[in-house]
Amino acid sequence: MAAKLTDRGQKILEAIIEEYIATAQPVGSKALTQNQGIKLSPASVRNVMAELEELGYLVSPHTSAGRIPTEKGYRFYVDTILRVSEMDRSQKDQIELHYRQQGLQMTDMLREASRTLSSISHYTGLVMIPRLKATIFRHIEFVKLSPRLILAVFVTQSGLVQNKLVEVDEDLSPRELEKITNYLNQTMTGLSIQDVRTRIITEMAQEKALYDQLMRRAFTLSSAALVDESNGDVIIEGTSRFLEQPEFSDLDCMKRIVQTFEQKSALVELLDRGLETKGVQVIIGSETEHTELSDCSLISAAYSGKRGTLGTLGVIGPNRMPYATIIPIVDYTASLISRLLDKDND
Amino acid sequence: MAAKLTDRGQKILEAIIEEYIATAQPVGSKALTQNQGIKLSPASVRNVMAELEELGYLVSPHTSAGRIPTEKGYRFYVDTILRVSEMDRSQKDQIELHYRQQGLQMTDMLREASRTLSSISHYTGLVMIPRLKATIFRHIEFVKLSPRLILAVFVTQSGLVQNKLVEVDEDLSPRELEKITNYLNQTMTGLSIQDVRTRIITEMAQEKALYDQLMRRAFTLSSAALVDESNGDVIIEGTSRFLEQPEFSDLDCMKRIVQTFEQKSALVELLDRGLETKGVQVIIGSETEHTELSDCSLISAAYSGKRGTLGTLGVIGPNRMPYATIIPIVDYTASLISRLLDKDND
DNA sequence: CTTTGGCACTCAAAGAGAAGGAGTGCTAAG
DNA sequence: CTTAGCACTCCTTCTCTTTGAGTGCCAAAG
Repeated sequence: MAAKLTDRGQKILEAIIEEYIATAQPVGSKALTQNQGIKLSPASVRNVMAELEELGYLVSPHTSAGRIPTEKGYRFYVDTILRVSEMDRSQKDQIELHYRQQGLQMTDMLREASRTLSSISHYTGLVMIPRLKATIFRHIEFVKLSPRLILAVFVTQSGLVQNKLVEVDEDLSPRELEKITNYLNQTMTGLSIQDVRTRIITEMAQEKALYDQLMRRAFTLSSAALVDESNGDVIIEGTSRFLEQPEFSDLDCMKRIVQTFEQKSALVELLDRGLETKGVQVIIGSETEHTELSDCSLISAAYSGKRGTLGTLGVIGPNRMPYATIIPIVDYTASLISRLLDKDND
Repeated sequence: MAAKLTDRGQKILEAIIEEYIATAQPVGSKALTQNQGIKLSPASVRNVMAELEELGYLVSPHTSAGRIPTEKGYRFYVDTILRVSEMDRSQKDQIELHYRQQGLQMTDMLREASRTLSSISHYTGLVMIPRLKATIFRHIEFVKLSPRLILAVFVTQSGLVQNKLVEVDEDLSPRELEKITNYLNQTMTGLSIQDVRTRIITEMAQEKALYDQLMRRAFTLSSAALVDESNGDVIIEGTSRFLEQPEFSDLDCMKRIVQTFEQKSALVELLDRGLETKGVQVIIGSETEHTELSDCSLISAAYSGKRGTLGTLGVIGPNRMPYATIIPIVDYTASLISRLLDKDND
């Protein structure tokens, strides 16, 4: 049956959710009427609440308690009721304050972003580090550490620096290394890593490479250097915020969540989902499709460099999160990071 | 008064501590007599326990409970009672198994060490990343990213790679950069960073540098690249292990500990203390001198590269930790890491 | 002088009611 | 459609009691 929801129903649902977000206590009819904005008697409110429960937006933990929102309730609240306001200047300034330090490398900046997200939202901050393959080649450099060991330093357009040790079969002279470096930097700059890889493969297959030993080495070396074995990495800051939430006072449940965080893979998967989404994405409770995170919600947004999306960042907390204040924070942080990444690398 | 402790007293203290470590419950006289090894009646044991309490090695939470060890008790146990056994081959193999992957960079290896410490000990693993100034200069390389922005890549003898963005006032030509690179690598290789810094300062003061613009730039660039603004960093793995400990079931206490971990500075300080110690160091409870960690104990050991100590690693948990099993684990891990760091970089 | 059994005592933890109260659903009147 | 009234539910809190593990001390045995 199509969920019919009157205007009044929405108003009351909104009030209940906001009250519950603020207090973490089941909301009763009386408490609502004391709230301004609702000019009805408790009895009328009760009728509406019964309807809302019928429709699946609310549940009561037991007969003599108030109601709490269901996931469906939060979902409806986020999708249709909530109107996110622009942040005012002073709030923006407060966020920007954290990025004043200059000369930060990308990773440091992303770590700072995660920390800031956590400290401003009072929940846990997450920032996904860009996948290598999505980034643009800018520069590669080889440092010979010992006859068989070469350090490849690789910089992406957005300023991500990646180091990688490569073991080689043959001793390469400094001159050869330099030639290889120059060749790669001239040919590959501006291509995405994905493109660089395919290019390497095709060129290696060509006859030219078969006979030119130097070229062959160049390709072997660079393909080894550009292998992306990391399956995504996330910077998590403020895990301890979770311990402040009354809904996780159960130690066992808490433990499972923290373990899931430590493993990171679930978070990577969640953040990945936001890569193609425009604007802020909200994942609520069981929508995470991870049982351990079924009481957690994630608010995330993608950030980008000059050329396309680099990664996502966001805030994770209990379902009962002040979406109205956090969504703009995440949104603004994502755009701020995008801006900073652009500026830093011209 | 000098603490007189009979042989029998020690035996019983040992049994109590080990029982308490295993069960996390106050130990009564009866439980002890059922334990093998002690051939006394409960009443006699009680007498001894009363003495041990008098001497400050035990306390009872309340009249009708058993006794639990005090910090002094743990300290005595660790210092004089405990005889750590060598690990057998199979245990060593189990640890080494985690380091099979080749071609790991130092930081990745240290992260793996922290993870392994945690998973084998069932407590939280800590690894301190080497301080820059303590390490030996091996190689430096400058990558020009834009006219005013240079990426300095700097490798230490032990294989630590450090990237740093340096903003410069003047545009340096690739040739100049190369010259600078060559000069630095020839002059500085093998010196400690501390030495490199003093050398840069003295040379800059010399007349030669005043007139040779290239030299001046070389020094400016390298001193900027070698600034060590990090005040020590620690890799923490397995924070969730803390949630398993019954002594931290109080959420508030738990929260403060996790926060302290997130801040890291206290841990850095604790790990630093072990830098000059030979062998395994144990810090118990209030010896940490951090109120938040006053119920935590740290077992740590220093690891080193070819030339002297690089850092420390260890395990942190509640006072009630199985020291007998963890001390050898930490000890062996430290020596294993030292060995791996030596091998990797010849 | 040490060891041990006996015994009274203590005190936290666990359980059982009992009281209190917040909130509901329903009904009937406005 | 709204609202006051009322019976009902059932969680929460409190107190009181019981239970039992463990102690300390004493006197007797080794």
